[in-house]
Amino acid sequence: MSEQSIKVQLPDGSVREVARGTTPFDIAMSISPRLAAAVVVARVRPLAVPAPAGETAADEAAEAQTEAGMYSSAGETGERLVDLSAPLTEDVALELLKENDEAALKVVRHSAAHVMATAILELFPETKLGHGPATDAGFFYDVYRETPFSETDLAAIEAKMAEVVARDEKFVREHEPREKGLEEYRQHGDFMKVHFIERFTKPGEEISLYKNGNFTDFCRGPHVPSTGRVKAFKVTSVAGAYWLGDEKNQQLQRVYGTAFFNAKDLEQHFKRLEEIKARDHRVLGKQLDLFSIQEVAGAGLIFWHPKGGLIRKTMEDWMRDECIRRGYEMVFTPHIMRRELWKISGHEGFYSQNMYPPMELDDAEYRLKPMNCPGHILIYKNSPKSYRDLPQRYAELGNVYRYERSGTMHGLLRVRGFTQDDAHIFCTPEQIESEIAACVEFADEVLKAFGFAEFKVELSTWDPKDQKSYVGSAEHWETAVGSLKKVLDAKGIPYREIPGEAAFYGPKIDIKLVDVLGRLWQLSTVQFDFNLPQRFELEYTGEDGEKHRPVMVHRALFGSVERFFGVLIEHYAGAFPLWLAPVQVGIVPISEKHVEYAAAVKAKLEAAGLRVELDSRNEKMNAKIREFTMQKVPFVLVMGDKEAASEAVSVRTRGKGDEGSVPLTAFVERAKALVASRGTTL
RNA sequence: GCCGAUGUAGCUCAGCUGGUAGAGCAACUGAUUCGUAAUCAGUAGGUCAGCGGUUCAAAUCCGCUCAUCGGCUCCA
Repeated sequence: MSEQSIKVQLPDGSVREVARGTTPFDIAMSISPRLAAAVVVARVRPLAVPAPAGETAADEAAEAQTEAGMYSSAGETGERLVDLSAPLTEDVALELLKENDEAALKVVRHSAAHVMATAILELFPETKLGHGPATDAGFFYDVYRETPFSETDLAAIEAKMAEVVARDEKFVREHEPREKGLEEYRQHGDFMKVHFIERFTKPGEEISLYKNGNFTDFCRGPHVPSTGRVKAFKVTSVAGAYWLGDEKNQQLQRVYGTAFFNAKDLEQHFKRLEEIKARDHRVLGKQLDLFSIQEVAGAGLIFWHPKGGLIRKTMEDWMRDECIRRGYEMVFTPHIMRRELWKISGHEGFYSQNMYPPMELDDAEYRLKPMNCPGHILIYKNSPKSYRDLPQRYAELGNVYRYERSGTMHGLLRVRGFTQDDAHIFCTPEQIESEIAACVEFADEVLKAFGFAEFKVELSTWDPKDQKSYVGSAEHWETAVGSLKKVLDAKGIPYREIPGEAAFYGPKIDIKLVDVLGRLWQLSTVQFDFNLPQRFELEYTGEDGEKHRPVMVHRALFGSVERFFGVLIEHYAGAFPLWLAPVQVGIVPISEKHVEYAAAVKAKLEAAGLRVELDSRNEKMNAKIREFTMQKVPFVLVMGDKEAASEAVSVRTRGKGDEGSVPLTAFVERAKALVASRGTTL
């Protein structure tokens, strides 16, 4: 092999020897011009580096960096995306990414962000650019401009983008000395670009710039070959965003857009958004009359209507039974407690911002509880405990109130008053791992029982650099994190460790569930606490007759009953499984003369423990069926002369339609069995 | 909390550049008595989110407050 040639390995394993400086585009062309036209970007991996052993942290690091605004970076394998026009200078494994590849889509979106920036600067030259990364749903560009962009401005930007795309300007990568770039950006008052160059490059380095037409942007790339390759896009919205994510900083305008390989995918995307909207628990909550939030009462406070209340009762009954079955004891603790208590617990110091201000009662100050733990601790402390009593597992469906800033509330998912299915386990250090393991198993069962099959686990640990936000010694934190890890490892549960996300009193295992649309929701949490036992000087008498300090596990599995319910609504799109459905059976008498028989059927179904609604209004049968259907009632029973004569019902099953007449007793058995099995399909 | 948008009947929404509020569905009344997603007719229903201002006149223009929505930040 000569100095002038390099080896390029293609995905099929074949190796080509080409001249040094050959571009991925050249190689695509040499394979087929059709391929060259379809390729978006190239992925290369130096052959000098051994192949990766599967998915690694490098992917996530690269991901995080892309999110942070800079572009695809080399992981530890050296694998990276490059422009099709980038000359290859070493032996590489080369992959040509076409329009069916996730990574290629991100590149298209990133290029779309440049196209948008081009358009914005042409229309509003005074605008200063921040960063413009691709996201999971599209892209955005953070920009600074005195006047906010209006709807009309967004439309104009989108129209201008179409022009930029039509011009089909080549994306050209250029390099220039860092100092030169800095100087130019400084002169233009581009404070954000100056910041990025200073942060992402080192003195003496060259910086990379991407140009298309008259537009230049400091950017790592890669990009699609030309603006014409951004074929399907839309500017969607604009919102405020803080410079560098810090609310003390300048507020920027974040212009959002999305882009796809083709118009069909774009259309599909908006269809999906509509689908999500139709599942929105706030919309369904209204349509199905499940809950409300009322302006006179205040933001973030939930009113559970009868039907929502019934579902809640079903959820809670299930939870209580399961807790008791697993050796928990149900307790109840007050909603307001004296301020002193919150001082002892550390909430005054570490959680005050989330608590409502104290209220004066007689000569004392009281505060509304944001957590249930201190209450449970007082119960523990109320009588001496022996090692024989441990573990003590106290469970409560406790109502807590937390102050949330006004712009943060969101239906049932982010509220100011909510109910935690909270429990605190007091145990010996030897018991801690089995208790945590049992909690993780319990959480798994809860999610499965409610129809969630998939979830992701995160281990939130402290940030040793930010010790003022946490209580306890480094040693404590290490042992606590160690035991959580040990449990997860022993169970073979994959998890992601996230430093800086722990509660102030200890590390935690968070379980995020994935709903039918693939969205992630934070619900269950299992937390280790070595702090509160110490603060409250909890003790138990050991086998040795000496006093020992118990350790404590906090755990909430629904997390918040409100949030869990919200997620449940969206997961099922309001079509709850039979055991949860507030109305399980709707009865439709065909005409008024069948109401008597219908009432008798209703009585029998209710006697069998089913929740039934009889529509005896003077309405047409079809109208009644329609209403039950729209209310997503699992079973609608239609009955006329035929049914009345033979003690039968005509069954209409949600999602299936008319299933014909069956004997009433047969239907009762079917429904009862389905409720008992908590089946999710009818 | 911050940026932007929005707030009209129970619900979904219309109401142009200021001239004093409208539809469909729901509700109620009556007729109809019906075989698997809307029978017909009539009646009633609104402090136009709240407060203040400009004006001869405000749902409409301005200010403040509250709430909601999309984000940011923060979080169960």
